[in-house]
Amino acid sequence: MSVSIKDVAAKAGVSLGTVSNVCNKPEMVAPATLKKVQKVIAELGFVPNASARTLRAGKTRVLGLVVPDISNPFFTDLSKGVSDAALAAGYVVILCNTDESSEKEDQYLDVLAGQKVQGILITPARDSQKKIAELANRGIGLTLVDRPAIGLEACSVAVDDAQGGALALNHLWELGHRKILLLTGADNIPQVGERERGMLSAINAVKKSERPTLHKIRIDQMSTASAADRLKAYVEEKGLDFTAIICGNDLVALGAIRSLRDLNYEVPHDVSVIGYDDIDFAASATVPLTSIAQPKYQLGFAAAQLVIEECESPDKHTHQRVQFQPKLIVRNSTSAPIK
Amino acid sequence: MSVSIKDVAAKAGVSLGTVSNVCNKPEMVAPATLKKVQKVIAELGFVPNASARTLRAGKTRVLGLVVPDISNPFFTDLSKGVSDAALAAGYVVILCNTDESSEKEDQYLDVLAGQKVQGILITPARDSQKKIAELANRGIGLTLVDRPAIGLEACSVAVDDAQGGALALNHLWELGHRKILLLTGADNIPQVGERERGMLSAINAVKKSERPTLHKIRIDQMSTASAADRLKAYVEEKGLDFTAIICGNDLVALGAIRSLRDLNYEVPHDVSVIGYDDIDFAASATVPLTSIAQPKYQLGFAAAQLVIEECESPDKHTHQRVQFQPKLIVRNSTSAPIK
DNA sequence: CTGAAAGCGCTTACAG
DNA sequence: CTGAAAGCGCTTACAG
Repeated sequence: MSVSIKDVAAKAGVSLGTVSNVCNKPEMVAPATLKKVQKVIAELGFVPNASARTLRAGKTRVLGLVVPDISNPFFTDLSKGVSDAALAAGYVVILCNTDESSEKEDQYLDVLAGQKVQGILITPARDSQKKIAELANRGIGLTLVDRPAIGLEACSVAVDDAQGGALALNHLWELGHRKILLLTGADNIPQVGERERGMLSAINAVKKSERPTLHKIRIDQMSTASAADRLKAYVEEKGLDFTAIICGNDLVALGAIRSLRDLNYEVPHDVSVIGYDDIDFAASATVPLTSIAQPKYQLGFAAAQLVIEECESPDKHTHQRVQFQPKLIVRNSTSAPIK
Repeated sequence: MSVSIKDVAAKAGVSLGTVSNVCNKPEMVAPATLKKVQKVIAELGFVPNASARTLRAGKTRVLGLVVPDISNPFFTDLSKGVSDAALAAGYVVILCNTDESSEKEDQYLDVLAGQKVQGILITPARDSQKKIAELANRGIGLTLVDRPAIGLEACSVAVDDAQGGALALNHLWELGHRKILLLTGADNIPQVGERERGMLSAINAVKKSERPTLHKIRIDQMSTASAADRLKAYVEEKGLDFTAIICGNDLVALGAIRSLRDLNYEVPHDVSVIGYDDIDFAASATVPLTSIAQPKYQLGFAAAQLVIEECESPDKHTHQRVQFQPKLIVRNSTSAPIK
């Protein structure tokens, strides 16, 4: 039914090996033979069977991309970078959306192992280091995305989160804010912890009398809805004991703005709000969002290039940590506090 | 390096065939043998090699998902539905982002053919019917997503676009709008054409003296940026010769609102704007967006189920067209026109 | 219920 | 430069 290398060989009057060489090592085939075989390949619409090739040569040219939430624009843009880099190198990527569940992550990791993917790009769920370590041992290339590769033999690609936290805090401080609320996820999420570390250093860098306070509230899900609910509950209980909010991401910031509006506060007049990620919509939001931009597409592109390099030449490859720098984008959601 | 069925057989003291049966037809293995072999499988961490299985059995359990733009939230949500349905059935999905380019689409289609995917879910680029037809002939399951399967032996899953167009038009008409602008993509995009057909029928359904006019302007890319540019240029040239805009999607609507604001017009006071897709951000936009909601996740889920059904039992399978109904979501971007 | 053997479609040394 | 042959790791009739 599907045309195989045998059909091509028969029609071209050459052996199987020669057809294979035409596909994979054309430089070692006589020009005339090459031309003849290529013509037959085109006529028959022959596409080599990847399974057979893999089985024999051990190369699938398939990558797995494991992300917690593909509808988060951060990961959407990242995945575009990954796909593009992959396609350019003749690779293909299997998308695995874990919904932050480490069971789903494990399930996917097994499937990927069975599919004999050559490399995996992963932003792991909270507590899943063991299964990942196994993978590295099975000879699957591994690159950690947006997470440090703690205790793991692997490449990692990330954005300098401490710097991002410092950027956010300094911006608010320079505007004159001294009572800042941090609305973000659990601090055992590495990025969250790192950013807080950056904020703390920034605070300690100013002289004591001018140091801002940083009060933290945690949300389980960094989504618009849970941020809105959580902040509303907080303000209804405690009142407005802050003049600015640093949010875990732009989705959270949108939720914060929504709940503040519900409570009849105005952004940035009553409260300044700063997001993180600078997603596409940040500029079109109710109040155009001040945010910390991360090079999402580049992050994905670089990560894919790293694993592919590891796949292609595992011996030459040495693990590396690539760190991109974040950038402050000032829009309308932040201003000086009212006196 | 990787553990194979041979290692399991040796350690368990049975033949290869028996190990295979334990994995695939456990009911035909004696309970004692079954238990013994399963124990060894667990100990060794054996995962069957998908390539070998495929090569022999012809089943990859891999699906290809080909979309024009994964960063469009419509396709993001859709892809989530696809992944979830796939995972539930033990399938995995390769993500192919074509950026609306039919070359990239062809390239991906070849790769997918080589990977011997069992099914393809595709929202084709404008002009690429032939390569797709080839696929169906190669025995690859095919489901058209959000496009009718014109002249193709295939399933399709779509939303009733004519109804969506009618919904939008009727909403504006009922508010009293009589001069409506349509800001959308080329009308050779099937959905665009269908929605226009729906609007036209809706117009013709009202009595002549009360019929609204519908003026159309086209944009190449249905993105926020190009919508903003195009509308701004139009209004600067012609002025505000309409009281409401129906947009090709929510991204376009956000762009329209942005450019109207730049020109110092207010939404909905001066102009009503209605979007399409009801993306997550619609509710958090500058002006919370009135939009036509499509069941995106369900669309993807249903599409995946269809191809999987086709893959599993090609004989029993009969092609079908599933059509979901859109829904009008009224928010703040539409109101009665000023007199 | 279990084992031995063929074969899926390629690639890769190895002769020639 | 080209061909013949082995073998990648499984599944699947077929004996027994």
